[in-house]
Amino acid sequence: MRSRKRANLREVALKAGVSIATASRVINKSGSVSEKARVKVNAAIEELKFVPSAAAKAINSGRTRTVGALVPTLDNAIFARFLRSLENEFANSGLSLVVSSTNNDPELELERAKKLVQIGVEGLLISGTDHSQEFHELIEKVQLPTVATSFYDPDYHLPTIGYDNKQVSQKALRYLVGLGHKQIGVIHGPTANNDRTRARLAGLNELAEDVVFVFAETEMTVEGGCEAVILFLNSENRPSALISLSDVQAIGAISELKRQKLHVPGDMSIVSVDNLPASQFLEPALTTVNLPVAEMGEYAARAISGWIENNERPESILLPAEIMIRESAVALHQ
Amino acid sequence: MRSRKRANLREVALKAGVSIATASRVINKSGSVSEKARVKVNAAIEELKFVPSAAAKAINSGRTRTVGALVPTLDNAIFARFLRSLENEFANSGLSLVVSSTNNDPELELERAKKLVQIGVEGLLISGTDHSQEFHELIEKVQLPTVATSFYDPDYHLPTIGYDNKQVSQKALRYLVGLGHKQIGVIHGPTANNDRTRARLAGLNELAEDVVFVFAETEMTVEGGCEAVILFLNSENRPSALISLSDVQAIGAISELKRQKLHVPGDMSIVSVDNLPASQFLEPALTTVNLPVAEMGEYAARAISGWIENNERPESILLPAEIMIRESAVALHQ
DNA sequence: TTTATAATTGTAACTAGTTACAAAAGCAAT
DNA sequence: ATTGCTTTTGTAACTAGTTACAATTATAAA
Repeated sequence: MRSRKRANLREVALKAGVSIATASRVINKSGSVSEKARVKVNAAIEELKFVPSAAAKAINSGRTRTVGALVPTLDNAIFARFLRSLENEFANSGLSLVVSSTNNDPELELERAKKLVQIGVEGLLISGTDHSQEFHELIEKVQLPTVATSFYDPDYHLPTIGYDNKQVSQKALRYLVGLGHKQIGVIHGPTANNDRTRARLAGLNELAEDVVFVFAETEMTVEGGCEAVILFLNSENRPSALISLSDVQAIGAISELKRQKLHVPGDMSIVSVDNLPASQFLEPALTTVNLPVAEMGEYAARAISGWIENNERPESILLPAEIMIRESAVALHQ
Repeated sequence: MRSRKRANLREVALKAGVSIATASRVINKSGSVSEKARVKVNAAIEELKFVPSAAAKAINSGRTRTVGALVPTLDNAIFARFLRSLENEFANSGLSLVVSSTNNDPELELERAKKLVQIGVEGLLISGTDHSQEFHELIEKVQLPTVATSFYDPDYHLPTIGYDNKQVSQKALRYLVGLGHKQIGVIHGPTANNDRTRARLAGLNELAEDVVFVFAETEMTVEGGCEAVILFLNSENRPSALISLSDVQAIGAISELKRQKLHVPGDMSIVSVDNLPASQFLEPALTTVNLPVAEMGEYAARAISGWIENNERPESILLPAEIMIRESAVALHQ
């Protein structure tokens, strides 16, 4: 029942008194067109507020100039920063960004991916390694340039742009061990369908040596961080320091520790992973391993546009993740 | 040079040994198709990993099932929350979301809007009232269902879904006045091309009565908040309390005040506007007017999908913005 | 077996553009 | 005025689907 108002090329050509081929040539500045015709067509375009249909363009050229990004969630500021970089960089290349969130659910991811393929995205950005078999088959079959982010693995079957998640958590651990901590509580989000969390946990276990871990898997929310602290305080081997695998959980943990009248870092040190914009302004300022998500967005966007434009498959890129030493962790006082 | 690999309907029909009309009927579950044909076609679809082209669909139906969102920036967590709601709600209606950021630049906004019209978005979400003349003409001419967010004005020429920006800042002001403050520093972002900021400032001036304001316009960043505090501390009539029109600037302000060895709220109260997820975990917990952006996203998405599906123009919606009283503002001690 | 009716299927036109190819027009030199 | 060349223009086929309409086939009743 919607009134179709958008003008099409035929109407433009009619109004300008030329053929649609000539009108098309004016719009695309292709082929030679006389000055008279050009002027008439441009006037008609202006008058009709004609905007060429990307769908019709796409159907001829097979090109949509659109890229899809599948992110686990938009809820975390860390992904917002990533998207911002992406969008910025893609806009510079004349590409549009379609965003879909997957909630770390491979089935939902597959569904959203199909939608993106329907739209005709020319490239795809995904997070991590946990995807359904059918998802892999789909991007394989449609030959969709796809870059996996948030981790680095040069042997992965797709180009990867990200950090080494094992090292990320190990940086946090080494710092705490260097401060003398041996009883460490680890707060992390769900491991199901989240390879990055699993990799970070694996990194910790590999480097365990003479530290004892207590693990708490909670939701990746502020409340999840609170819960984890309560678990630790009730556990028999109470840790002297915490590693949180996300800043949001760390924020919750600090807040719960304060509520329990424990001083951070005096009574409990905490080191985290993410480095959200607000983290350095917490009290105490959060010591956390910075995930270079803005750079990741930039590199990933460039990798995808290069792949699309020049058909050259990008190389994997390892981005450094540095620990930002601030105030939330101190040496263990015996 | 890219190898076209995506299968099309003709190939599916050929493989299944039916006509493309029959194949099309199977895919769309329209018209009657024999069980035999259905099975053959579905097998061919599976085998070829066929995904119908949205462009071809769009060209016939004029429908792309895509919506565009023009946001000032993706850098602020407040917009991330808004987008999350949008994406969620649109996904439920089978709509895809294309995101474009405008940097509060009307020319850039126009350019991005044209791109969105090309793509054939069926609806558009914009922020505020500051748009170029040509932008208005465009959405008028192409009859694009457009909802303006982040403010409420039932008399605006488009449906608006948002809060009353004057009241938002007045809530902050009333609270401080109630605490006895009369010298108030106001931190705000650029007013150029930002009607929401201007409305909030207008709200303050309208309610000025016997308070004296000192205004500081700085970038809408943490650093901007720091700068503003330095300005206030050097000004002759030093305020006893601050109103920050964004939480990010408030975070910077608090951090700078601490650096200057001033106690918040003891030496300086501060009330803000936004209520970012992290704000309640700052020290002191930030008293701030909550902007209901998640709800705004939900309502806006529903308004747009209703407009698209049923061609009924939505009503404007005023969302309440409540002040979250926490710890960053206290009564003025004489 | 014939007929009537319903169910299924295929052909071809249509959507909004691009582009190969042929035709027409413009222009200068003969 | 004719020829040869370049420039400009238009026709029609093509992209990947949908769908109206006609044709075919299946099924049941006579």
